[in-house]
Amino acid sequence: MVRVRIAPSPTGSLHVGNARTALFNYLFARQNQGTFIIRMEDTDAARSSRESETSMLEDFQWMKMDSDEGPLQGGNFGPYRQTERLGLYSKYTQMLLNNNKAYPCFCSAEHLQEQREQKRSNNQPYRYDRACANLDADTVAKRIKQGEPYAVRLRTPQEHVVVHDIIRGDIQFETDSFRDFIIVRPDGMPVYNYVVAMDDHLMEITHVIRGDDHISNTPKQVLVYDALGFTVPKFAHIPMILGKDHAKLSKRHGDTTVANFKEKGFLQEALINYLALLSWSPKTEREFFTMDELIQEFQLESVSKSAAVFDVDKLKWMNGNYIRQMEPNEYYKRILDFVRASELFTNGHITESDIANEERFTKILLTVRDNLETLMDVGQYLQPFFTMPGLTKGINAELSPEAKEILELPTSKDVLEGFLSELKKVENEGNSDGNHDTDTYTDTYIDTYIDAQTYKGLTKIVQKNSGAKGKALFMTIRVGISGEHKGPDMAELVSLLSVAEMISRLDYTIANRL
RNA sequence: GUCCCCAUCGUCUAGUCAGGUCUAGGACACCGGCCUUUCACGCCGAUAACAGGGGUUCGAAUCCCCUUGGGGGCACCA
Repeated sequence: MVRVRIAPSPTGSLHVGNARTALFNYLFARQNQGTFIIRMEDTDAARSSRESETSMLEDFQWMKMDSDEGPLQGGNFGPYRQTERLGLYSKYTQMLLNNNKAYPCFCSAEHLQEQREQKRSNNQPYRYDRACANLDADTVAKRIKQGEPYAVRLRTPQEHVVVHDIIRGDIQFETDSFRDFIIVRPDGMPVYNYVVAMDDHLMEITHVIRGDDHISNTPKQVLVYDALGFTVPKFAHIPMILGKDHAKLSKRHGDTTVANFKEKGFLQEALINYLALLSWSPKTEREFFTMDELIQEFQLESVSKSAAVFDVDKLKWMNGNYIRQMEPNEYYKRILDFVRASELFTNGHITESDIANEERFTKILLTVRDNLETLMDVGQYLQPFFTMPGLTKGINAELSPEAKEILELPTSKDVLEGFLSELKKVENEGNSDGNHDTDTYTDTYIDTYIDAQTYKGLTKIVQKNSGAKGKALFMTIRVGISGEHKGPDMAELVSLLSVAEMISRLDYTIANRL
């Protein structure tokens, strides 16, 4: 039975590095019908917080890495917060003390610190001098009775220890550099390398899959397992994720938390897929995988040994692909939050009633979809459907050089005025045609729209009257209506804009921009 | 300083364990073209790497050694 765990410190948001480690654990657990456990290493009171824990758990949920045991749902091996486990350890410490596998050390922190600094300034490696290793039992008992503070040190008689790693093979360490390391501080607080070993054992963890920054901790943990008579779990140290500068990915590299990516409009599917491909790859050249497919394909043994640089560009590319492949309904559902978060919405250019007009709004959303790399991108592409720069305040009114150039063409005035008068004709016809709601005699104004075919017809007329054709014709209309030299397909844009709206935009352009 | 890990295009990687089929394959980005009277999408194409030096071998990206480079640890932090 496979049991794995992810053990983050709740000291901030879930980092993509941790997310990737969690993912490998998760995939390994699921493909082996194993158990995926979340354990909070929250003993650093100064930096840990419950809020952070909550947000991390939310991030795991968002990533669709559901845990089988953890601080929220509990389980048979709890508690799942280290601070709540503190009571479990003392009996093991007592046992080690009784067995003489550990001993009290009365050396003061200051004294040890001094020694360390001295060695360092001489460029010599520091080793504990084992001053308290062989005190006789009576002295020890007496000093303890007198209330003298002491730490507990683990005896490390072996000269070297071998760590068996699934990814890296056997790694040998000399114990010399950390001989007789401290396992419990004078205040009774057990030290990390001691606690993880016990926690992992008590939780019956079978495979410890974690970042390779833990490699040099591992021999200490192995020594703890041995001293306690516990069986050593299997280890798999996976490579770090690096930033562009090839240093360990951290906050100073910008967006590095799962929450960051979620906010920016990255899809959970894309993030998972991308993360899975850092330091791991399938045998085939396939790059797109759902979580279920990853569970099938993932091979812990084939995880690479070298670190990977996090490349947002590739993530964006992948994300764009996922956006385009989504079911339209799903797409609509998931993008709405980003529409409402956009400046167009907060500035009132897009309103709830625009969104409520589901048929039109869906069409608009679908026409901009190909442009998106992230869901957050919608805002910038939605603009032409709801406002024209300059027409309303708040959006920069400056025309791009390309757009200006187009309006400077000799035929521009004729084209715009011609198109405007054609639209006005349509609007008048529309009114007499009964496009208004004649049944109920309400005052509700119903917008008139033209379809793509009508639009084509109108451009023909304008072409004939103005003599402009090709770019001079179509691009002029585009700039006249949208204020931009690029944007959505004209036939689609025009069919999604009310005639009245186009008329007012053209009026503005003719009056202010020619 | 010391210990440990790592080393193929700018980036993610295949190939390394079982040496020849590798004039090193794919993907992202970049550049060029096609499609599109715009942008994007899509399609096609180009540039681009075995860190260096020694071995072993008929033959090395692949095995061995050294050097160099990068990363991580060396706490009474986790």
